[in-house]
Amino acid sequence: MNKRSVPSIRLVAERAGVSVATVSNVLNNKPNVSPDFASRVHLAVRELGYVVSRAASQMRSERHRLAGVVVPDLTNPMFASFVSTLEHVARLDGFDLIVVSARNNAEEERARLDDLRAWRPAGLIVIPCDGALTDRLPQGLGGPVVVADRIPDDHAFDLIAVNNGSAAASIAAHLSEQGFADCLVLGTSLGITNVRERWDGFRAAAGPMRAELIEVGIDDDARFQLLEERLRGPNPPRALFALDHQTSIAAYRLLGEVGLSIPHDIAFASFDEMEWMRLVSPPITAVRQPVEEMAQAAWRHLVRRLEEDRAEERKRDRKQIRRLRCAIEIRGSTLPRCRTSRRSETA
Amino acid sequence: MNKRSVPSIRLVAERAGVSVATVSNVLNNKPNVSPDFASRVHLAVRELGYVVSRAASQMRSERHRLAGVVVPDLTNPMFASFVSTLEHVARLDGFDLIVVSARNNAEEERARLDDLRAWRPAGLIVIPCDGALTDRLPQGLGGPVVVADRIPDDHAFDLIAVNNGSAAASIAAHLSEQGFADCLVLGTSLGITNVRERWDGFRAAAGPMRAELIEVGIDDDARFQLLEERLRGPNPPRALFALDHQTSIAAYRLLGEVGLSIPHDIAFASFDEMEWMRLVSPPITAVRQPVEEMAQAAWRHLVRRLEEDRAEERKRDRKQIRRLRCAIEIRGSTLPRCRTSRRSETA
DNA sequence: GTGAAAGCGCTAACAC
DNA sequence: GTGTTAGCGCTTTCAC
Repeated sequence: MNKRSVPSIRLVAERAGVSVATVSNVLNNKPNVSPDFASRVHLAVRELGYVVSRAASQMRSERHRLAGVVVPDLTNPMFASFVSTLEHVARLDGFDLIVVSARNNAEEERARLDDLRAWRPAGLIVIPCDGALTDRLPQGLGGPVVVADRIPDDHAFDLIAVNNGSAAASIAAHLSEQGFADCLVLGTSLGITNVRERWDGFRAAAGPMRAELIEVGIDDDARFQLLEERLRGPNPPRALFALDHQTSIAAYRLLGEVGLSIPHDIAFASFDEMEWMRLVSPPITAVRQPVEEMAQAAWRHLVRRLEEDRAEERKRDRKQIRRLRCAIEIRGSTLPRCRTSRRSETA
Repeated sequence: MNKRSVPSIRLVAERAGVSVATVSNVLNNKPNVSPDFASRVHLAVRELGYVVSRAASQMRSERHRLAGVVVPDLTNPMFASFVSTLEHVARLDGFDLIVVSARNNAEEERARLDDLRAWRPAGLIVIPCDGALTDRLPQGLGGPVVVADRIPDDHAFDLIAVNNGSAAASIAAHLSEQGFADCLVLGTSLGITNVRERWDGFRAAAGPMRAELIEVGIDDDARFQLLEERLRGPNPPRALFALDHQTSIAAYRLLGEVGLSIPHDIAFASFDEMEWMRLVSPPITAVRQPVEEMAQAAWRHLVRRLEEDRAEERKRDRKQIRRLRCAIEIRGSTLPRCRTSRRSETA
């Protein structure tokens, strides 16, 4: 009884009066095990509190149930929700997940991806920091990679993302329909594909409404200053549309500081919905991304790839892309005339 | 080149023209390796893109750097932040983390704790679902367990928690000082030690202010109805103090529905601070828990226990408890007379 | 059906 | 300093 007295398969075998092979067969639901032997093994397992060691089992067998997950930031509620859902569905398939956060840093992402190899994961699900994931992916990860949410610059990966363009277009159509003459759109950077798609979709559907963009960057005070000047200036926009959660928070706070009231002075809408947007008064019109659906789709996709690999099907050359629809939550922040709330979906 | 052509230590050894033992020694920074051999190994490692397999290495060596983390719910921003910090500091010590969520379900927590044994983690950090963690902890986890945030019913664990009583007392003192005649306190259940400590601390420091408690439960509509009746009734309280984040959100929304304005009709304060509390108008007075500090303290504690174990020091019989101070953010929601914001800390 | 034995990739003891 | 070797706990042939 060495090593903290954690029982091994040998101990189980001795106690059950069978060989280790039989114990292994029973525990892995192999056929050709007599009921008598099986129950003896199960009894011994229960008595000893035995659990198969993943380390040992994964080392020996080809298909081990372990997958890696990389997200840009665990403290972002959207990614936390993504991981939480992923963990749940993965467990249903008997998979364990090793989860790492890149802490919004491309270099750290590279390091984490590198470290992940030590686990020899069967596959990977990644929400990358930016579009240049390919440059950061180490050699020899040796398994399928599914990218979610953020869109890589190249087409080197299977991808699950949302339909940014049509969701942003819905907001544009709504604002236009409400009679707003112009709208200022706030995005971190057009260098991010998601932001670009949203801006393009918005502009295309703006109709007679004038659309203007400010790239505020990420935590870039200087650029954010531009927005403040614009809001305090002589001709502030009639509507504001922030293209991601981080920017929404910053913009919403700024509106309060500047003293513009929603929706009387200015309408406000957000891409990305968070709980507080329903709590404030008036509640905020927002695009709600199907995060959980995205996680489930990503997982199913990874599992399918794993099965293809096992079946030696070599259709791996063609990467698949799937786009999910967002929900549009119309609320008081974009309804100058009435305060009732409506709900619809993008086409 | 078997198995997806992931290189093994043997391949590295061949390429470097040394033995596997030397490769292992180099990679584990063992002394007694000549610089010449070391550099040859490093070169081969780089050329092959070799990474040590954790599975194989942990199986052979006694002290492997892997710890388990269990939280009640990853989508709760506080726990997400806890995990994120933990992951960061653990990595600095060369540890990987296997993270699981109990999804707010004690039975699932038990199952996840059981599954965790398969990893043979060196130690565990747990934020338990409720006080009865001891009943759910399987035998043979074989390593130190550090509990954080939620306080177990027994004293069977090392514990890192916050000073609930004095933080709640600070809020009571503040409200009393502001001249509120009475305050309604909202907690899920006094069965939860954290809630009980907060309520006790509040009551003890209420002074002349009348303090009343409603246990609203978790997602218990019937009990929440009591609160609504109380608010709509003839003598609504002058102040409201919600003892956790979930309850805060529900109560804040209810205040809006009932039509009581903050702080004119009623003051509002929350135990647990979230980002939106700074965004709403007026911003909300809140107790901010030192989540990151808690994660760091928990990690340091676990590492210390691991070292003690290795040194065979047997002071394990005495469990240690550490309480951290919360910050009190005084904001407009509890300042009927003026709107300026202040900040202080609990004693 | 069952068990003996090989071997996964690695570390630790020990021989040189 | 370096290499040889045993063996960690398990799965997987392959005899029987």
